[in-house]
Amino acid sequence: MSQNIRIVLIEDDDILRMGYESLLNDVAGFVVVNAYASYDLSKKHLDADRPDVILLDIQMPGTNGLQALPFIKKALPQANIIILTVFDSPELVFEALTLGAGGYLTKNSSAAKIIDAIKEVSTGGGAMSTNVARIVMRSFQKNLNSPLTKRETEILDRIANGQTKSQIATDLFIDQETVRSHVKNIYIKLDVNSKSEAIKTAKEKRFI
Amino acid sequence: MSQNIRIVLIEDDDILRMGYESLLNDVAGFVVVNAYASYDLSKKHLDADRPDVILLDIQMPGTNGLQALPFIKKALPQANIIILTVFDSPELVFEALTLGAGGYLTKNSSAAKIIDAIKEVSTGGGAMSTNVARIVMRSFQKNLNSPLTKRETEILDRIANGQTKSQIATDLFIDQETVRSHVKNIYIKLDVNSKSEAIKTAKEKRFI
DNA sequence: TAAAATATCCCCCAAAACGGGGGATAGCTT
DNA sequence: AAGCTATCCCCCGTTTTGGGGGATATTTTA
Repeated sequence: MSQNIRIVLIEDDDILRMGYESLLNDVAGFVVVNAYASYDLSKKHLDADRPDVILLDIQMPGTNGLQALPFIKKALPQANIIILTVFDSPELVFEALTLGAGGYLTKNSSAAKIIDAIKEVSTGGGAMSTNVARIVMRSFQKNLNSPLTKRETEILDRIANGQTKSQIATDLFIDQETVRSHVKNIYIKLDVNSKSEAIKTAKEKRFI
Repeated sequence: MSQNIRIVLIEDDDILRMGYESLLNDVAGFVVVNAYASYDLSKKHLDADRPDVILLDIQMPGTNGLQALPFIKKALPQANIIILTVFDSPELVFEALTLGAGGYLTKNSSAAKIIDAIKEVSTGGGAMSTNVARIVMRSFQKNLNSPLTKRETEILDRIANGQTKSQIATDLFIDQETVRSHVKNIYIKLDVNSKSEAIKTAKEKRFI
């Protein structure tokens, strides 16, 4: 048979921590190797714990979960970290994901969802609760009513990627003056008069 | 009692389409109002169908699912569209999400997951299968071993957002020459010698 | 079909930004 | 003690920018 999935819990609420521990220890194939009330309390032991999956709360005394994430990643690069928190603000979600969390669950998640998520992340998958998925998906969604044409969007996108007008002209096989002409129209449509304002406005309104 | 969730299927495979139809019609609170073998066949009827949720295949004769997405969004702005496909390449996933899909499921999803997903999106949530979640989460993850310092990352990020060195200097309350100095170091570390190369390299390596 | 929008190209100009080179200094970490 | 970091200073020539004024052909839309 395959090895047990080794789990570490880092959660400051005593009741919740014990609840998760007993819940997960009862799952076949799972073993909770340790449970800590804070990252600061856990850090000397994590190495010996050899966890496959870490359930990490954000709100904790001392180093909080998001601050701890990079340190855990560095100490245990192969471990998968699932954020388990009451917070689901876009800022926290994006920060956790950029820091390499393998999952983001809110604490209203059912026991079955948490168990599923642990199985998922330990096989390299991703896991998020539906409210988090909604936040993430919205962040991708472009404005389908952009006033910019295809060509203008293409050019503004390249400007946002640091290309100069002459580089864009070369890449698109058109004259620099053509690019300039498009840029003028972009500025008029976005009601701006500089590169940085155009990028800022376009990103805010999700035109690019 | 609340209204039924009105579902439309657009799926070219006859067996699958009928399978989904009978599966979903058996769910309490769901009603499959129509099922089409292609978007082209559906478009005249969608308005009358008044669907709350549309399950949309990508691979179809005529207009494919991703091409159809903007048209459906325009015709039925309140409808939630779930992409249901065999494909899970990052390109297709991101395109679907930028076009406003409310869910992205791969066809290996279980019946229960599909039913869950429909319930989720119709209450404004997001739904994705775990392989899709993995792709999405990876796209957020930053490189934690960036050679750039905090200050350098901050400055490069602002450059990537179209700010000039003097604007950056003003915003950060430092001298333009200090910004220039940081930029020089960024260029050396990234082995580039222009703004656009720096942005390109840094984005590729996920330093910003 | 007629009008509007789009994509393409041309000119002038001054101000700003860029990138390469050469430094210095203070503070913090190793 | 050495190295890195963040801060600031000067030189220089080249490129880019944005504002102004156009034109023309194709495509889309009304």
